[in-house]
Amino acid sequence: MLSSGSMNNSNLDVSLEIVLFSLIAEKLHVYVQNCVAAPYMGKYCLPQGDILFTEDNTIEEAIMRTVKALQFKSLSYIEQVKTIGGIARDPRGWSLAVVYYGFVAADQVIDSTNVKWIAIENLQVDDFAFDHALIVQESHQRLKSKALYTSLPAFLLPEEFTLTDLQKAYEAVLDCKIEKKSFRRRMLDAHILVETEKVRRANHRPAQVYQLIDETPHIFNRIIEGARH
Amino acid sequence: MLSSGSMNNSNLDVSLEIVLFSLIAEKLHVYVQNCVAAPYMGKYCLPQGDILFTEDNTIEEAIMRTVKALQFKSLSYIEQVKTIGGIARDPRGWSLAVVYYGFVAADQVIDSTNVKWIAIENLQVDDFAFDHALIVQESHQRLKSKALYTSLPAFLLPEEFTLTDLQKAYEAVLDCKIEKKSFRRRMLDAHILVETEKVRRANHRPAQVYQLIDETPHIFNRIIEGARH
DNA sequence: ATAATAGTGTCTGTCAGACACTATCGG
DNA sequence: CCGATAGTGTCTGACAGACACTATTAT
Repeated sequence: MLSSGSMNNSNLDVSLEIVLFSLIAEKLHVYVQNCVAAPYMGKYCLPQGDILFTEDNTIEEAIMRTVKALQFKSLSYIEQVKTIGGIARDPRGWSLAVVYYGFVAADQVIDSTNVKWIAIENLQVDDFAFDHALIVQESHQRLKSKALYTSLPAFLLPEEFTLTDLQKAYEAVLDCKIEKKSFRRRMLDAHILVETEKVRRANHRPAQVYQLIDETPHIFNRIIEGARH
Repeated sequence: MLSSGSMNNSNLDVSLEIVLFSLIAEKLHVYVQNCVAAPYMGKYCLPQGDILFTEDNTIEEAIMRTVKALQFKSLSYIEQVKTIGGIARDPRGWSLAVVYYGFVAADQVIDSTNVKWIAIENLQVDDFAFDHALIVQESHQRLKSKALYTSLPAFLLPEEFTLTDLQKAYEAVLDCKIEKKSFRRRMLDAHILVETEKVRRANHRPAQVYQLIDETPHIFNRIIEGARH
């Protein structure tokens, strides 16, 4: 910038780290790749991206391009978590990473043995390269915090879902049971859902199918209190 | 990082942008510098920093060093807001800025004509260089959001304060009146304050002086609802 | 009928808003 | 006494938790 010399020594490699969440079998999962080089060969690695100055006008564009390159078509939510930088996070020296998390549908990519969906509850810190376990944890923590007072977990679901689906999504994110009646009251009173004309049938009472009205999360006035205990 | 080549083209100048808030005369102010070079000469500029790879082990260390260099001794709070990057934000091309906001006491630095405290309510977008008006607005928005459900505005105050001081701090941040009784009940019921043995005297009933118990903001279960209207 | 899940009725507790009220100082 | 600010009493309303209850399907 103009007030400081542009030839300072702050030139360094900037990477984008992407934490992709998806619901699989009612559990929250994270997308990881296998590291293919020493010293972290065999460890899990988050998908990474770079900024291409000739292609990307903003960081967000670089993120979208990178997610698209991973062949995920449905990115229903994306958010910057934080930027981490330091001398200790990569053995080769100073590095800087801009971290985003996002939601995708997991069933769209059945790739090689080099990628994998890991259930959050099975996440082992030692399985990850660099500080990627920490990055996943911080992203998950941000997601949990927002789930307490927003409709964010609804964006993990397909377009059409039942209230039970939605409750299961919250429970997967927050890793705790939620009381059914107050949950349904909260969601219905907020006027963030529309009934569709569909019901989902099984060997029990059919469930009303809903869709989200808004494309961004709703903010509630109160948190889900039971989830803090 | 290892999974991608380290000689990609993501090398660029990374700057730190710092939004310093302070309460002056019960109004929220922002610290700005005068730009000294074209094309933004005469415009306001946020204090900036650079990462020194030989000195700073993390971004946070670079931020702390930069704030210290501005001669602020009391940094009572600091938080990363976001990282902005793009081709359009600086006329010279792609740039990337990691934005932090923090709280300082304004009375510690009486500098040259090159720095100034501007009241948030008088902030003119056109007075700022680059995208710095936007950066201030986003930081202020983050602060406002957090003020709705945390004790963050308390960190704008000196160590000892009255409940009226605290309410004024909230009102300065949120730019709206808060109902006295519910505000006091909220603060006292949260057990985040200790009474000191002092009272503040004037030509009216003396006010009890309090201190914060914790060094980090408290999170309330509900927001200040009146402030959303 | 039964199992299974969808969905409701209703009581209690917490806490925010409103606003009138009382308390205590200096002068 | 008065003016000023500190601080309280108390009602109402919104909404979360708890939990027992009813409803509707497939088999």
